[in-house]
Amino acid sequence: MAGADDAVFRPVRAGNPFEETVERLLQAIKLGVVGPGERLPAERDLAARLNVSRVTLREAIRALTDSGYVESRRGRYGGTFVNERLPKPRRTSAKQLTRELGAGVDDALVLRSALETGAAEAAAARVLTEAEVEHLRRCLAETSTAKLGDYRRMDSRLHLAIAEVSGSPSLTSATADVRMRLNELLDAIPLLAVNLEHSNDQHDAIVTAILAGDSVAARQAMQEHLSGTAALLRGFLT
Amino acid sequence: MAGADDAVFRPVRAGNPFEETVERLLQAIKLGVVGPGERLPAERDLAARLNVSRVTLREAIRALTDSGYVESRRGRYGGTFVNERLPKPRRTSAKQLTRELGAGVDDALVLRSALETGAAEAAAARVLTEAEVEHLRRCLAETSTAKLGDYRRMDSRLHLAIAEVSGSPSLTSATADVRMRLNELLDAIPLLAVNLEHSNDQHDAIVTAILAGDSVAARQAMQEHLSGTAALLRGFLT
DNA sequence: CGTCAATGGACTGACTGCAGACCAATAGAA
DNA sequence: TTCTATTGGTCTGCAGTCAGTCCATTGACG
Repeated sequence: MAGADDAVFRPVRAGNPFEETVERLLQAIKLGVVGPGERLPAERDLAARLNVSRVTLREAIRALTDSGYVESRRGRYGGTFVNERLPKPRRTSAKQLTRELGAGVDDALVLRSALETGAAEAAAARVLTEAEVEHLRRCLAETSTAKLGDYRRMDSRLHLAIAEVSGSPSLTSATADVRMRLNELLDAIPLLAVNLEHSNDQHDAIVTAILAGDSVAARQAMQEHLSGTAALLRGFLT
Repeated sequence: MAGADDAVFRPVRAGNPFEETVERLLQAIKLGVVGPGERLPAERDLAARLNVSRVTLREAIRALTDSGYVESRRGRYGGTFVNERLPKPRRTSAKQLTRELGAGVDDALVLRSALETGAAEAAAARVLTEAEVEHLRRCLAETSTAKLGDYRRMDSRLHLAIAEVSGSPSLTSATADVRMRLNELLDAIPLLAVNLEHSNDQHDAIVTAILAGDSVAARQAMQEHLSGTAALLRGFLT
């Protein structure tokens, strides 16, 4: 049994600042926070926000440049831009992923369920600003009309948008993190048009419930949506 | 409005390894993972688990020694022990705490609700080992019979125990973290015997539901328990 | 009564990440 | 065309952290 010790005496940091920074930038790209062709914040700003030295940030950017995610241009109105064509995901076999992630999959799925159903519930209970409603609707629309290659990223962004309107930044961050942990796994699963359609319906139900202020329905809809994915993932890994 | 940027471009690390380590040790003490008179893991082990050099860990321990939390003894069967009498919490006024924490209180409360209700639900849905049941029952009993000065710590430990039996280490860690964020605030609120009794009843309901495998009731009971505390906290800060 | 294993305590040399200053390129504005 | 603000690119010296090694102390056990 895992004692409370394991929770409180877990590693203070996952890796060195460089690695963590790379991970964070990848998060921004893979979760669709900055889309293809869009620009990252200027190095000085970004370094300040990440609480990392500019040197370290630049090393991270360099790594992403080398692996084909971004490109930098100098001069005023320059910056670091996300490439229009992103590198393909690894596409490892589900079997190997099981071995890699092991019990971590279940861990992530349980955490995800708690975070996202909680976020949906909290979001519905809140009074949203016009900008928030707009953003939510926009993400929903863009997800439902996304091409197959873009679907995963748009889906991530929609789920993140829902977490955002919960009004809890910590909840948003945690949601983004756990999504990243599952992303590699999701990439190993083929996207079927029928599933996709079903997914869109569920997204619609969730957002509708949130906008209607019905927190019970919002939680319920999110719960159903997530359990579908969870079952799919657990199934592929057995 | 807080964009998704803020979630993904948040600081990579809260402080330097030294500060983080101090925080983690305080977590272990204040959440009752290691009680008064008990021993911390040996420096070499602990440093490895925290993924921190022994030098850094020792500096952190030194800081806690200076502030009266722990004491170290050399030799075989020695070690670093938590003091029987812990330093008193700051007891700042609620008004000042509001200013300090600001919107962070609401953030933490929303996150806490999501995590702990999710944990209770997941725990009830799981088949618990005998050791887990034992641990849960023990924490419950010790909380209900705790003296006023020990109550907060025992309560923390019970909530942490519930998170543990969710089976998701990440969920447990997150629960511990958010509890630490709220702890200072909780210390600013007087403990009334009547509230305490009510709290014990709720704890009992939660644990009973979990042991019965009734995930709906478990979530419900936890939800009620937390909303009481949340209302109390929000009230004191208005 | 000595032995010894396990613990905290102390030191060194190397490396990493940092803040800050400065250089170089770029494109819009004057 | 020239100016200039903004951006990425580069360098240096400093503080923090690390892995590894050895020392000092202690108390149970033979």
